[in-house]
Amino acid sequence: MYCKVVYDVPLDRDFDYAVPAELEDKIIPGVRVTAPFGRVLTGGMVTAVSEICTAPQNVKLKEIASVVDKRPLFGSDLFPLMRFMKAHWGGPIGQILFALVPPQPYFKLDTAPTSVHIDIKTPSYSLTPSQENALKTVRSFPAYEFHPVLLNGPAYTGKTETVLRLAGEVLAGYGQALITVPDIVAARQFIAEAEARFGADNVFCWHSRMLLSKKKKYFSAVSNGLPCVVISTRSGALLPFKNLRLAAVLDEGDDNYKQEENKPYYHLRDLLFFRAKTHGAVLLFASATPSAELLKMVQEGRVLELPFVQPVPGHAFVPQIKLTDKKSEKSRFLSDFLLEQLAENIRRKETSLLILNRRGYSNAYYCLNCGAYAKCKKCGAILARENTPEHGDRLVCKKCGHTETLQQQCPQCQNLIFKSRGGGTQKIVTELTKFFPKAHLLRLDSDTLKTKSGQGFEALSALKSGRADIIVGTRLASGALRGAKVTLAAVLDAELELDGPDFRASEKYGQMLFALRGHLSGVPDGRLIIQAADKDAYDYSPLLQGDYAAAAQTELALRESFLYPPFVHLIKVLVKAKETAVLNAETARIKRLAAPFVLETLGPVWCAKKTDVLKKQYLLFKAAEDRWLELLAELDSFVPAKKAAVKVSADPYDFY
DNA sequence: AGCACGCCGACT
DNA sequence: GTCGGCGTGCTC
Repeated sequence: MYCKVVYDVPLDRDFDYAVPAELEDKIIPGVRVTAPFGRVLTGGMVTAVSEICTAPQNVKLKEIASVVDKRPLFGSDLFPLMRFMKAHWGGPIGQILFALVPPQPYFKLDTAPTSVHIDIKTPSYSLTPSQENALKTVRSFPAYEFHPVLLNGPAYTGKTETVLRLAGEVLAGYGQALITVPDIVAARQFIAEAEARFGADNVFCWHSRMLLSKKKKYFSAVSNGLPCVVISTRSGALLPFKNLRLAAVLDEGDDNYKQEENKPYYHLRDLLFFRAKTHGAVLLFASATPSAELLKMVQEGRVLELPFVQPVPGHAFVPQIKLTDKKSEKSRFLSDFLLEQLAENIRRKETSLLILNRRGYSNAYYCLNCGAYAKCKKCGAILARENTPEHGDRLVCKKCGHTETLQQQCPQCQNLIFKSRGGGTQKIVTELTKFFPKAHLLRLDSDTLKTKSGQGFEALSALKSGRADIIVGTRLASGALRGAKVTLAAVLDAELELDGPDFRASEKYGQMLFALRGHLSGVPDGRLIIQAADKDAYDYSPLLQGDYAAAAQTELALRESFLYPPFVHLIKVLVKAKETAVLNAETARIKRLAAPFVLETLGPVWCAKKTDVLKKQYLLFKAAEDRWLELLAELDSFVPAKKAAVKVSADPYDFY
């Protein structure tokens, strides 16, 4: 008897082994084994079993050393899921498989499921017609049928409560429910709510920074088909569900749902479509700001939209929204209007949230007289000041690579004196301290959240308790607003991001503004101040009317006319090499390879400084629905020349 | 990814 | 004389 084994290494292939007679009945596809591989004994997984040997004649077969599992850890959907992920996002099969199954051989399953006590505490308050309608609709679906649904409506319309009730019904029927949130911060906040309702024993919290002991426990329980509600980040979608009845995605439009940093790459939305379909489960998306991709599916009738219109009692306020610029007598960073409002909020002992865009601020070069930023004469993007030994002090356009000298004339006021502006939140905090020396200021960004003792966590709890005067944060703060007591939110120059290379920038900017608007509608006298250097960079009228559908419609129309997703598929190829000649040759070779499949090729675009040791450039391919999987397969199996490396990302969210 | 083999620089 | 740098090649 022979079998094929895959390892947790970036090799996109399996290896043939002979099976010793005493192990023959234990070798099943999906079971982990140990076997000699190269010069070591390693853990791998059996992917196929056969009576005849299919290995090439010139290799001498080795034998399987031992079998780790009595039965496969994952269900029968393991290999179809692996093939789906391979087809849609590429990558070596070993890395995909071992993202679904723990590679540690000592990771064993609990055999007997422990007894379950299910006691669900549902809040007794009355539901809105939207909530009643959604519950009625989902309950009417026959069991084991796949139904994708979008719960679409602003904050405080009771979408999450609806999801929780439906999850409760799944749990009461001894099924498994998955609820995903965009990040670990949201997961930790949401878990308490879920545990109070479903009982701590029935709620599993799953994310990348879990303790291994917890991971083992939850993985085993899910694999054994225990009834549960899993609260997780995107990685929870890879769990070995046995009886998945409901998968729900909270804040669907959030771009954290794309995994692009380490392999395997995937997007939660597309992955859950596949998983819910194979399990015959209900797939719920809940969002105030759904993505263009999902809204297109709604328009095509592939996803049922259930609108959430009535606010839950006590949260029907209409926030004031005001656009200002930063021309100020007192401060270069903050407008007079914003300063007044902040002072007013401190007087009222209410919490204000300032959100700024770090990228837009870092190294920008601005007019000392009116505050306008120096812009690229070729493409209009904000120029960044860069001081290198080779080229000295100069301005560089990060979008098109054009460079200019420091001698600039202000396009607005013709002033000739400029100043460069340093990095984000810290600078603003310093500036605020000048104006409000006695105020309690907190920073909330990825830096301050890195350590447990950092002030980011204090800021997070202050959002809820209102025990801070001003919280200065990056965009991630706008995602932590559930239940926040903030009455004033201000966005500083975030529209500068719209000049970047990311075609989703306007969608993201809109989603952030609508999220702030939505959360301010939960408090009386909520105010949203948008301090924009360029008021024409974005159409604010849908925001003023609170009409996300209108903003999304504009976005979709733009995507269609400029041929961007969801109207085409994008594949980004990053090419790296030390020598420019090698780099250019490889880039050209890939471009030629892709040509038959693509509608349009963008680039090559330099994405590192040309003076860096490692040269990098990327190509962006646009392919139609019927050809893109072929193109991805082609690029996925592409073998780069010596001294060159490529990184292929299908459906990219990152453009640097 | 690991791991080993292999061929050139500053040191006990 | 050799320790060790990391480029290249292989894993049934």
